Amino acid sequence: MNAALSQLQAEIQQSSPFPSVQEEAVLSILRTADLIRTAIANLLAPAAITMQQYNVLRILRGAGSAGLPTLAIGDRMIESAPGITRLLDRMEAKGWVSRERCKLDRRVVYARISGEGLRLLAGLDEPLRASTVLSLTGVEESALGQMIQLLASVRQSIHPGAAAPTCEGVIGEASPTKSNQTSSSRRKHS
Amino acid sequence: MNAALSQLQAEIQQSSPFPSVQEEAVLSILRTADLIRTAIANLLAPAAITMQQYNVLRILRGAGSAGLPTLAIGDRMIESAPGITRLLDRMEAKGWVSRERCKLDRRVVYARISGEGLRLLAGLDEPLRASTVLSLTGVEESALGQMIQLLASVRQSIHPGAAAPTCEGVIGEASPTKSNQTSSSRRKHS
DNA sequence: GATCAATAGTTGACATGACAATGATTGTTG
DNA sequence: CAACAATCATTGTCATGTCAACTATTGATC
Repeated sequence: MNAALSQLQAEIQQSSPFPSVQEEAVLSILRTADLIRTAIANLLAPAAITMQQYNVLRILRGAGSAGLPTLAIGDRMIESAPGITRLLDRMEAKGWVSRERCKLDRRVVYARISGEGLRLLAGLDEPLRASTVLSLTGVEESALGQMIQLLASVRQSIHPGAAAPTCEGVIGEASPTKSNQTSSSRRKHS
Repeated sequence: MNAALSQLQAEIQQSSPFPSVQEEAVLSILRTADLIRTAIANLLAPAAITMQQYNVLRILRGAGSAGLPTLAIGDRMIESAPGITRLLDRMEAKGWVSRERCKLDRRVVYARISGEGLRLLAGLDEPLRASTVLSLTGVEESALGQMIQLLASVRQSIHPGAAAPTCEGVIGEASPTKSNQTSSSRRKHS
């Protein structure tokens, strides 16, 4: 086994110039996503807001004045609950959101976007939409439509049966980390 | 695939419709990349290795027995130098790599993959290649080729003039971090 | 040959993300 | 109603990424 192993090692040290089309496609997606993420992060940086925080703000704006429980935000972002708590901590410290414990169920904490948060979003929406990241001049719309379909089929191929969670135009969502299951099935609340 | 597409559209339109095909395309890319990242992370998890560490190992394997200076690894991963140092710290602690100071230029530290690191990689290559993530059954190869080209044009549109570095089959590469050139001045070597 | 700038790498401080465990509250069941 | 389980949110701890500052070494300049 040692002989075979070292042979394998020697072989490996030279190999890996051109993998499969599949691998190249995966690399392309990852590389492009990174580029997009970086570009958006750069756009948001002047406002001292991260992509995750921006997403939370957009979700809360969508939720309206009623606000949203912490875990409900987590569901929409597919992000773990602890992350949301700390995200909200920092955003509350910056005055973008406010939190209030629910009176009916004192376990629940509602988060609401503040006027300042709304102003921040309002000032960011346009620059984002106008940037090269979201305008994508140079790529025809028909091509983009094609790509959207292709990416959908890629997702389907990777993880069949996983419906895309609702995200109201959220820019970058987190990953479910481990075997992603939709935990949004049991949401009753009153 | 039409099902997935219309589902995505339907879900999003109910809360807030996509303002543009461009934005939908960007979201699709981000969502797909996240799915891929999660899937790969799950594949690597049993080996207790992260994607970044896996990338470093592959880069070092490609570098051969000569090894590679720390910053050279950072260049290939487009990752900041401090991150590489600490990444190598943990990987050295696990016995996957070894480091040695260069005798000619004592500022330089060469990192080399160890036999254990090579064995780890060898055991990981096949599961990765066999997984749904990199096999992408269900998507025709011609479609993948199309998508690769489309993604390339998207990258071009976002960040013109930045030719993607080759990266020897690295699975997930980091982003150029902050503002496309903030720290690139340090990154000038030949 | 001493001084100074550039380079390679490291460390410190901080933000973030993940998993596990815990606290507080509510609902359920005997 | 008392004990228990479930739920929501939080905190603890660790891994990681980033920026800024630092050390050690090299090369260049006078």
